Amino acid sequence: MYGGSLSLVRTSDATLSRHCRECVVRHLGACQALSDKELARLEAIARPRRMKTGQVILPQADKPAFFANIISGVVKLTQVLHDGRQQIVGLKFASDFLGRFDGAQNPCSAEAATDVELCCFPLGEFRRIVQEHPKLERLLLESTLNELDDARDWMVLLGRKNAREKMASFFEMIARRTSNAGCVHCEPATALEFVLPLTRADIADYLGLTLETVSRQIACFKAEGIISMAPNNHRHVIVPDWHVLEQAANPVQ
Amino acid sequence: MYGGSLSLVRTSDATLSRHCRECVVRHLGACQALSDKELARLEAIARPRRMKTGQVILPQADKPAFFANIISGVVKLTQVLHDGRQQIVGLKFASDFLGRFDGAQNPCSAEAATDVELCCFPLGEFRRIVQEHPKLERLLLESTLNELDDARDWMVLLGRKNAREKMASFFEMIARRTSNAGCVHCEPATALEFVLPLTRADIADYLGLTLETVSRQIACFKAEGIISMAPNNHRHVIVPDWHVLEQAANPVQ
DNA sequence: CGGGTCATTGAACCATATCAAGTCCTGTGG
DNA sequence: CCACAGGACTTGATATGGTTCAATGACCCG
Repeated sequence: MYGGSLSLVRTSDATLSRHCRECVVRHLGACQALSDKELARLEAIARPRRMKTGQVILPQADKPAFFANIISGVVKLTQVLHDGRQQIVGLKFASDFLGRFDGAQNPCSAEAATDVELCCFPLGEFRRIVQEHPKLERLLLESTLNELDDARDWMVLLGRKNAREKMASFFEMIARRTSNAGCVHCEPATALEFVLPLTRADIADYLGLTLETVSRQIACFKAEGIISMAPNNHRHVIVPDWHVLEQAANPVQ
Repeated sequence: MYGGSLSLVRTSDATLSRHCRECVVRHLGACQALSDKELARLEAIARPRRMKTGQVILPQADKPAFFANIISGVVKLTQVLHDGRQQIVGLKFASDFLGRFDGAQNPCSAEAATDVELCCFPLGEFRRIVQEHPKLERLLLESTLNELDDARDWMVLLGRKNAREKMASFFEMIARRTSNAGCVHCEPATALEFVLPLTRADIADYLGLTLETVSRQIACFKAEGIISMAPNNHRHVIVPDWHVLEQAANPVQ
């Protein structure tokens, strides 16, 4: 079992910590503070669950049935307007928490963006354990504060960045969350590669753009040499120079 | 003292509960669960503080010196890009909490949008009290979860709504937070009025628009009769029919 | 009265949306 | 192995909502 996280499903190292444990669970750093006894309590109620790409994990406006920890895969949190316009308001990766443990109804729908492995805790029992373990509650609070910071950073992107900056920022974020980029414990690689976990349409819904604009920006980055893509694969991105990408995401002046 | 909130500064009823106590402190409903003893602990360390419009309360990237409760006025949370583009990522009203109590550095700058009265708690002492009182920690967690929901709703607005819908949604939000609109305990008024707490430039920074576009949308709403404004006052808005405004904010189809 | 801030209004421009083909990849069934 | 269908993606042409630049107006305060 992976000691520091709440992920109680046995997984291969390849899934959770291919490059750097610290990076994958960075949002749960404090998690390592949980005692063996506390982890055992959680382990007792944990139930593994697999979802296929596109499946709805938690529907909007429903009272959630469980609280979960993501073992592998990517989950998108989406909200829709009456006329069908859609916005992705958050992405959840391996080691992230999923769901509202306070029993309130889900403010947005959670959908599997890729195939997903979950570790689910029945809500009633989870809440009881939280009440008995202030350390766990503190952990949830810290994680919620981090989510809030991320949400606000994304508001700046949605409100004030142009298509080029949005696209570059998205690449940066995906690289940071799914490869070892930005990890203080790893070599500061200037080149790196990663796999996009979303379709062009999903990327557009996350960035407040249309899928055509996303496609054009990617074409533009390829033409400039900021990225290249593996042949016959629209998902595999190679970034030869990380600093150039950062420049595109946050231009000076 | 107002029993249910953490606002320990003596204020007139006119400030905190002119129309409906439930509305003004709705985000702190659970606050009323705090015992007299707990409130007394907080009261002992509370320090009142006044800020003028435009003053920076908590600078971005600083370790905050205090945690606060807003007694009156409106505070804007802002983030800036390198080239000066600005985005307001949150507005805080009377009874809202202000600052990060966990000692992390402020992710954004907090600035007085109007004259503001605060009730400040020195951070070290506040954290000690929080650790001793799980009920208070639970309260902070609930409040953070609500902030996160609000932030995500705003992401939908920034990413997917057009200027007209943004403007109407903004009016709705201000009405809800500063008048009795939407309060279940009050008469469901169809007409209502409120005062805008922000300049046109601030509204633009909150909606991801330019101030010219904001001005034009307001002119448009006036022409359509969706709103009218008091003479010689760019801040005082009158909404003759609430439902028409709602329609503009969330059009069907 | 004059200077400053805040707001309105107009005209031109442009970044992105929209509409419309067309291509590439994948899986399926003959 | 090929034909075909469907989904994901790309590319082009055109339209437009919102920005940008610029001028003007209204109010406040010393």
